[in-house]
Amino acid sequence: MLNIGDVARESGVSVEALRYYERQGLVAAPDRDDNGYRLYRPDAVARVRFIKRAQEVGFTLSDVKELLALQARPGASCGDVRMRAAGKMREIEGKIATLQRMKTFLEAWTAQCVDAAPAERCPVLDALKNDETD
Amino acid sequence: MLNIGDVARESGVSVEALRYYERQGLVAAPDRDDNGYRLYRPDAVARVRFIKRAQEVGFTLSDVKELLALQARPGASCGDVRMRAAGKMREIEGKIATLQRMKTFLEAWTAQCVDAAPAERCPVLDALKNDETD
DNA sequence: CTTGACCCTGAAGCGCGGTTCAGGGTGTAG
DNA sequence: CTACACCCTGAACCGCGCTTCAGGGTCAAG
Repeated sequence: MLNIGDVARESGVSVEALRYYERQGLVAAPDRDDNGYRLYRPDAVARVRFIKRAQEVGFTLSDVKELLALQARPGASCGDVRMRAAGKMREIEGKIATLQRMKTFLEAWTAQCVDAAPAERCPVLDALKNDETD
Repeated sequence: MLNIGDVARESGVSVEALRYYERQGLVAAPDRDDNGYRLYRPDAVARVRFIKRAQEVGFTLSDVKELLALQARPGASCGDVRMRAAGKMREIEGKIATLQRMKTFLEAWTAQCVDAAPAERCPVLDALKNDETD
């Protein structure tokens, strides 16, 4: 059995984050030792790593909660999971597109920049004063 | 001279946002009418549009404050502005790269999905249980 | 028997860019 | 004279994912 600090170390998150996950219902509240310390079964580490990896590919904690619920629900199908993943992909693609648009504008503007020119005649500032970005 | 609502309408932001910009020092506090109403000169609209467009290409309000300071400072050069823009571009590129990595993982995982399979044998969940994403 | 690392709780704070709320005054059309 | 749209202020609130703080108890080593 593991103390919260052990789980934190092995899963690479902070002790505070673990208590936070418990409050949010992402990790089941473990049994307590006589002194009140949380006592985790070793598989808790796997659960926390699941959460961490899901976050790394863009799922919010509330998304993760749904995924964990699917995982636990008998009768849930792979398609249910794929739908969530596909939705997240579309979300990510939207963000990439937005960022790409920003980058394109900045590229176009800075390309016209002559470093030594005074700021009063800066193409970037001019663009911000006059252009439509949408 | 314009009331705050006029400026809001013409620049496409909310009245509350305008008051917020004033508090943050992005827009100079305008004179007041006898009744205490803010009275803006027409060029205030251009300033707010500048802020809005800068935000649209990824600058935070604190970035915008710096850009506006450069614009006002005699002796500031175009290179100063370009440096900020280039830094923002790198920031954006970093975000795109992160999102792209997320997307790549999700794509690979969902590609192996067979919709009808039970969630217990879902490649996406399996990946979250076992893969390293970094 | 003290030191230091660990554990507990509840509440508050952070960044960001506003929005919302409570509680007022003002201006004008009908 | 009464709606109703507009304006004012200061303070609190939102989401998100934690972190920090205040104020304690526990446990192992030396």
